[in-house]
Amino acid sequence: MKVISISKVKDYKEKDIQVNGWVYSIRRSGKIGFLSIRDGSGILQCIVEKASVGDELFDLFKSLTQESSLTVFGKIVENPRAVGGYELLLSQLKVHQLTSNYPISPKEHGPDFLMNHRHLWLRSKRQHAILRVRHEIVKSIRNFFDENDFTLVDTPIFTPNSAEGTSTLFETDYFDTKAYLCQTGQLYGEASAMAFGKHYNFGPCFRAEKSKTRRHLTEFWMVEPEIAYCEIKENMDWAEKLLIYIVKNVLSNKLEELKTLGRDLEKLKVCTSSFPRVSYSECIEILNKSGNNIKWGEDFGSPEETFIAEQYEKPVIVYGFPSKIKAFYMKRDPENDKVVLGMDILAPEGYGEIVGGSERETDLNILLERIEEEKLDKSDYEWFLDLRKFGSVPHSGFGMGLERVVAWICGLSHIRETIPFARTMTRLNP
RNA sequence: UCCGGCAUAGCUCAGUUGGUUAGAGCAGUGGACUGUUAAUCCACGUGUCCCUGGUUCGAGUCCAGGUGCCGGAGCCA
Repeated sequence: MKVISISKVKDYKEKDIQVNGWVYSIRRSGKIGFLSIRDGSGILQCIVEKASVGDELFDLFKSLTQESSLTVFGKIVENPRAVGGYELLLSQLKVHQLTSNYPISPKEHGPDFLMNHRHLWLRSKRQHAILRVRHEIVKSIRNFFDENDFTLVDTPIFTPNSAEGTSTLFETDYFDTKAYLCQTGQLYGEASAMAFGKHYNFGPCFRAEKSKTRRHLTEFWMVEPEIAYCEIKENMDWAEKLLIYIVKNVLSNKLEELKTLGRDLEKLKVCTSSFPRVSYSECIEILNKSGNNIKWGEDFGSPEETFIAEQYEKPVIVYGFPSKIKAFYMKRDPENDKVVLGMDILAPEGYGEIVGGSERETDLNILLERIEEEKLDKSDYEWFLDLRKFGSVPHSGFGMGLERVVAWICGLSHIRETIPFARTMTRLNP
């Protein structure tokens, strides 16, 4: 008998097939039983009629428990009463393992309990849907860059120093010296952009900051394109195009999952055309007009950032930040050296900063000055400064935090559900 | 690091002004039911009330310290 996956059930109407999976739920009403099984591709309701399967098989069915592994055999039929419109009339059943005391019941549980059972929680419908959306987003990112002639060049995870000299890094023993887990691949991305023109890297980043909020992980995934001969405006265009591409793909390929998550689709649909762009100075005006007290030159706090994002129903691109509050490698605006050619994209609905990028400083002497100002060790940056000696060109790039994008698109209240096994300040297990 | 909150059954929680025998729902087990969707109905069980110390005739409840967790600030994707 042919083994099929549940997602393909509608192609096997009136055919006898076999499905391998796990018990999702069991309901019984006298001499008819309803056995829902999942196989990772979907959920299928199987009908077990005592009159047609006999006492022995019906008793076997009655002994089944949640998450027991099994193979079911039977005929696929159309039935509007079944979720999904199809069900299986069970004729035979093979149990691989009878599970007992599965800890996650279909009722509510607290977040700590669920995170302690993350290895099992992944089987639940909602978590399954989130990770399928994550998959679609990752696939979209790779396709987007591939279709636009970017080259994937992987950047190292062990690094000898801090790239920006700001974030707290995880330190690890590296033979007779220290190494740090990367917090960004950007500086290496710049080297790659000078070799490949259009570069991107996509992998895990690590930040040892003691942030305990719904927006922070200590290990998260970031995609970072870096483009030679690209100025800040084009950089914004790329970020905008990427986000629109992602939203469109998720809307067309993961609609069922978004429905499972109860996502308001209208809020995503408006995000499929160009985003508003507003300067830092304009933001300061908007903030002060509405009662927030913030002086030009100060960095936005979380409440200010949220306020700005709330003014728009789409992601908003904020640009032109004061140079003092931004990293050493960002290029000064040639028309106003108090600001840098940097930009952030704030997601709507309070999801915070999802993209941060800039045009990069190309002038060797300005970079040397900035490295000194930030009290960074120049010797760590010799190779990076070489890029400004041998064919320096205008170039730009940005980093996009995968998990924050997943949280926003899925409409989740917490980032810990956006990654299979979250790492936070207080969680290293499972 | 700072601020705030929480900790009681396998899970989610209630527990009055400090009062004698600590509860409910769910899950689990057995039974009834041929169309259930977190089914319904009947019956059955479970406690280091986070830990240590204190106040008190008496502490799940009040006080102090500790531990764990939660999310907010800062910082950031």
